[in-house]
Amino acid sequence: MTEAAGTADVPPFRYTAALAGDIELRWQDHWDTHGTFHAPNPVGELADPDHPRAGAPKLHVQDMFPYPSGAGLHVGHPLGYIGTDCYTRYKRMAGYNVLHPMGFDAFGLPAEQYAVQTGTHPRVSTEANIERYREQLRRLGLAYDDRRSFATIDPDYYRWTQWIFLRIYNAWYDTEQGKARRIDELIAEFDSGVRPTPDGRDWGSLNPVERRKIVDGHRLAYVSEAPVNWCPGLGTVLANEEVTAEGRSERGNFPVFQRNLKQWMMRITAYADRLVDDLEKLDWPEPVKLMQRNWIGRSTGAHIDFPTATRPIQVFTTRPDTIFGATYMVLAPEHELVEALVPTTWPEGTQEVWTAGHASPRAAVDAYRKLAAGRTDAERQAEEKEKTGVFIGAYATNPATGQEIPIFIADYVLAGYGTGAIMAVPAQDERDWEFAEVFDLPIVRTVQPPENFDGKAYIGDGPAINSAAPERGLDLNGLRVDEAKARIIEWLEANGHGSGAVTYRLRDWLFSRQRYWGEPFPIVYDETGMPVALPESMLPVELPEVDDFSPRTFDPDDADTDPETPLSRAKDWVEVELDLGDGPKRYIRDTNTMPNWAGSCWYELRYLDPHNNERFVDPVNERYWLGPQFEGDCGGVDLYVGGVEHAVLHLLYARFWHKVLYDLGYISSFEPFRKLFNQGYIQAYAYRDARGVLVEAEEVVERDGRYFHGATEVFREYGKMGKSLKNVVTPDEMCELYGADTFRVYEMSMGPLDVSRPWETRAVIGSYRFLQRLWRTVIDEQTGAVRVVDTPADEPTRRLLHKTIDGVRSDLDNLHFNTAIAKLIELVNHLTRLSVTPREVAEPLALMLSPFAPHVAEELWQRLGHNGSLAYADFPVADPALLVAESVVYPVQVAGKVRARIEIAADAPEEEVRAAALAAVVDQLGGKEPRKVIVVSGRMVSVVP
RNA sequence: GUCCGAGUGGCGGAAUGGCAGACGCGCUAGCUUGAGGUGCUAGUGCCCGCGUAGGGCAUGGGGGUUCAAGUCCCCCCUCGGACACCA
Repeated sequence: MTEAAGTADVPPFRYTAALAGDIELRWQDHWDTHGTFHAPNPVGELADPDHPRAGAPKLHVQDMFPYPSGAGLHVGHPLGYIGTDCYTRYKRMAGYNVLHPMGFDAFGLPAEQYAVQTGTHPRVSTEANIERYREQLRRLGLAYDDRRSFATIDPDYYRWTQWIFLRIYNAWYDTEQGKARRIDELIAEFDSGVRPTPDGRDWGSLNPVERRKIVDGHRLAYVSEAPVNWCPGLGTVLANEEVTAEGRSERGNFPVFQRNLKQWMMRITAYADRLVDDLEKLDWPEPVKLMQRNWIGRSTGAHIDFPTATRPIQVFTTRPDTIFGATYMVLAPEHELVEALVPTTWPEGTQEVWTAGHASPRAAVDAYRKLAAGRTDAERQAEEKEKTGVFIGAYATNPATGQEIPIFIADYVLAGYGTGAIMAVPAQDERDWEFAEVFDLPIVRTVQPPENFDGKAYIGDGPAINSAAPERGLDLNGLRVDEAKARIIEWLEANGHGSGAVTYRLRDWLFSRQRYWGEPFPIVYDETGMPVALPESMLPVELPEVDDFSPRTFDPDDADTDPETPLSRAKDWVEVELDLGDGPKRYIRDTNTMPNWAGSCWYELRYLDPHNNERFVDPVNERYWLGPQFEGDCGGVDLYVGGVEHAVLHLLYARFWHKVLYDLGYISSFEPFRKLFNQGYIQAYAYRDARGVLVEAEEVVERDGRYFHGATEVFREYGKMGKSLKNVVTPDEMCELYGADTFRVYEMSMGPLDVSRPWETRAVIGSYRFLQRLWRTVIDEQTGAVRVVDTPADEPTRRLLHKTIDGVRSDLDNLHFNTAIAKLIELVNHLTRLSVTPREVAEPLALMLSPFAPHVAEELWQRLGHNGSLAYADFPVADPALLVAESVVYPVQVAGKVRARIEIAADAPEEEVRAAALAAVVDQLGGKEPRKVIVVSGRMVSVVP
């Protein structure tokens, strides 16, 4: 089938896949040899004052870098890369100094698992995969500055990942200044007595270990004994985000247990407010911003103390204004105060329904706790939200009303959110209302619902009612919700009942994994068992060689096991003698590795100065490429393109690291990615026979809307492209069949970049024909001669050219590649109808084509008589005079339907247009005067009969 | 259940409130070719109509605003994604 190009009747100089292949390889070599896409830095090794774009306005465009899997690329992977390539090629021609780098996110589990299975070192398989990715990407003609390419597994790179970890470790968050500061400054404050110790003891009286404990407790990276998600089946702990709603591991679907284990944590919660607030500065898709906001889950309200017989119960509420409607309280079943509060007998007058039939509060509480603990989240869901709970036999005092209100435990209150306790206000909360109905509890409205309101709980705004306690100096009646909130918080604070407060859903980031294939921590433990940071001179801490790459895994159901990491088995590496300033001593290395996210948390910075051995990035280079562009600007990458699956985790973690580095004064931008664009996915059809067995998608044929694989009927599904689904199409096949340029044009013309769509190999031919047709307008297929003439273009051709230039420019500016290509096709289709092609059209056409099909564009540009690459040629600019038409065809509507058309001079006065339009539809009006005539200048005329 | 996104020809998709269906695939007819097709030309939303005359209907469904609605507003349906009682 690929032999077609060789058959006799194909003209010798036609643009075929074979010719495309020649052209493409030749130009790729040319770009490499000439360093065409090198972008100059202002300073350092990559500075180049003679570069055509030195000193020009900068543009940093970055793709989310790939994890190089063993399967190689399929046609879906490069969609975003081709998009950014088109955009950057255009912007380079439009005068920008464009930085467009590519690297590899190369630490990760697949290589480790492959190593476990085959014994191949993860570095060996990963480097082979990277090499293959590089070849595949190079074949597509992507214009990267290859001097800036790196992989996160390069010791030169992860040396700086470790270095940044140490900067975070050696930092604390100063809530007064609202930023991270160096840990030395904290120690100095303790030393000088400016800052009291957390428990009030005198700093000078503390021994070194006590002091270190206090300091360690402030660090942004810290070791915690806090509960973690321990997954024995995987032999590692997991971040909350890696655990499913059913309490199982996202990968492997093993049970996950809450255990207290010593783990590295990052204090991302210190940045919660800034991570929310700075979203305002970002040009990101709204849904992604919303996901981040929801993930952080900031809610503002108040902490309120409800006195009890023992200690008061603290609740968090977003609606302190409704406190007069708080008729009962609910604690999470696990709440620590429950033990202290439960009495031996039911109090006088306890309702039957509150006790669940138990003889004593103790029995009721124990039974309910057992029930709640034994149910998975999935089971709780299945219950259709029917509220359950039990009275614990104790009362609390509502500080506003002074009334005694019963205390319940119920699993709709979560131990891990807020304080694990709520004041229940059934009139203004749906869940509380449902609970109150089940347990026959009083409902007091404290916000007046609108007259037509017929629901139960009313959560909207309105004047407060039933909300006064004059004897306590409190009256909220008549106030709107916001005013009432402010008033009650004032009162709570003045009377010692509580204070305004903010809570977050976001938790600190679990940062250590019991894995081999990741960055080792630059940390050792001394004889006290406390962590000690290694000095910069000892970086990088390289991974030791080991025989077994997997953590020890356990019976998936045995929660009572402890992690045993691959690094811990490298005894010679773990136990070291080091001189850390106080003479040689023995230390134990940390045997965890960093999570996969670490390498992608700062790579936008390393691209700027990839070979710098002194710093992770030179500040001058950082300021040039990422710095703020105006007062208050956050700075950052000008365009960051990748899939929406990274909406929360990667993007949140990278923002966090970037902000820490900003606070510590290393960089001038306080956001990593100024503008984010989520490209869609290329999806594919898969086919199964009646037994459910997948068949090769390529071999399926369609007949009358049904699908057949040989003689058997198969059934179509739509979804991902993947080897296991037998529907993979690779870019290599497409390059072989059509050439890289055709492939690029096809991917860009499939639809808007941000929308997912199915791959259809048979449609690629359309893009191939387009390039063939375009080639033919410039090159004679029979002789190979350039068939372009120097005579001027005729007026309609010239006008079409300028309209195309104008449209293509604005489409490119907005990443609307599909419509830009459609406009180029229209121009080419017009040229094919001419007997010759004027140079004044052929040259701008080649330039406009070059972002999409750079190789064939370079070839045509050269054959049109230019030397070297067009990469820095000026992108065509439309002549505004030629964009204005001389005459306009107005459709004339009568009663909303087009009944006639009139052609009239573009500058005809409105009266003239109106008269001509009325004359054209005089038949339609039946001699009557129209009621109204609307003339939209340059657009249309609408007549209302 | 909640939140977000999307529904336009046989298919992928165009369309600052202003002629719905640009451009491409496919399909039909013709040209070219020994044959084939990844070449070329023309046609192609649906319905009525002999039609290159003319007309009607069409952007998931139903209302509304407007001279004019795929586009704006309200209600509903379907599909895709995210989240899991967040006080």
